[in-house]
Amino acid sequence: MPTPPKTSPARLVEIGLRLVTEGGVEAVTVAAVAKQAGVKGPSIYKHFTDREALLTAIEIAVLDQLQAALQRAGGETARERLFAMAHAYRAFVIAAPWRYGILYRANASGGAALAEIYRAAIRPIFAAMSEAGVAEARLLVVARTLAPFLHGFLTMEIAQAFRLGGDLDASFSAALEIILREV
Amino acid sequence: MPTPPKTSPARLVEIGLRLVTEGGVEAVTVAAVAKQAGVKGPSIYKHFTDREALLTAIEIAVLDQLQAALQRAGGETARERLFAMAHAYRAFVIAAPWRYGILYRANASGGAALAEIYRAAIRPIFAAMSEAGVAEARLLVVARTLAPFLHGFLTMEIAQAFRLGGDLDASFSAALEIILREV
DNA sequence: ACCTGAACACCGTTCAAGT
DNA sequence: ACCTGAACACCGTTCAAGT
Repeated sequence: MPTPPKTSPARLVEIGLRLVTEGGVEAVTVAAVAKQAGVKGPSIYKHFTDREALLTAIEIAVLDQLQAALQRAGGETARERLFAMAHAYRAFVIAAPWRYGILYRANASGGAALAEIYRAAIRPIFAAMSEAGVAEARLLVVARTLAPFLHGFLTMEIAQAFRLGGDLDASFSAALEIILREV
Repeated sequence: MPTPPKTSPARLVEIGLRLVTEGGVEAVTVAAVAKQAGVKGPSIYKHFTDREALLTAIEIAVLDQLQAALQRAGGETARERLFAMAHAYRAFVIAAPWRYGILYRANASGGAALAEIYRAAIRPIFAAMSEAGVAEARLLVVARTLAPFLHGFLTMEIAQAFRLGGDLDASFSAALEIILREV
């Protein structure tokens, strides 16, 4: 006689999303997620094969949020929208630093499927780049300059690695001017 | 009656350095380090206050290696040396991807002292930048573009986040050209 | 079909006891 | 002064038993 489910993958991801936002990846414990879902630890394995699978699902949820944040960024021209998105990216990370830590983990298990979701998440930026007039032949190169810069800058800002003073907001904007000079 | 030490902080860092290089931060277990040092787990706490302190010591050792690698990079002109250092940075990470994972961790415990060591590690790059003719007023901005780019690019390359094909070596070089245009 | 308690191997850490 | 065994709380995971 089947017992009715007390929880669901979607609910567990929702809980995990809150946990990672509040305390980072380390706070996303099987036991902690289970407790908030009203079940015991082992029950999690009826919904995800292991903790890594759950983390990947949360990672995807965060990427969805990031994409939404980028799409909300507006601007008169494509160029203005492009810069607005870069600032939206930074605002997204600063607003919840812990949450960003679930992205780009060293032991990415998701493989190619996950890579496609990453691509989708930052697609708005590259669409704006294209519309702003970056030449077709330059798109990949500029993308591979801007994306690592954004990721690196925010990782370092979160880690409080910028300690030489100066206006960090101004540095960020000036860096964008360098990278997006051909826009 | 004091018992003679079987190990030392320096020896433990040496072991930790090997462990992180071979298996990443997760492999740097108190028990694993102790075992290779010929002592039991609890003995570690006579040399480091906790695992985090040991990790920070290993982190510093990795930064020393990075600095040495950068200093070995040669070039006729300051400009060539600057580009050579950027490529040396990349080669350093690619040669031992796991090792790089101990840097820029989210929960950096080292504080200001550690930040100074980070600064020292990449100082060769900024010295070359200065010699290559980057204006004094531009140094901080270009530094805060190049350093995040390098860190972000390598983090992403390690995580196999570049899946759009194309020549990654060429993309890296082209990105450097964009960022260092004023050199 | 899903949930549970019990169990396992592992983890970092503390502490009293040994030399 | 340093090392050790025992213990603790926690971790991810497995599995047989329950409904």
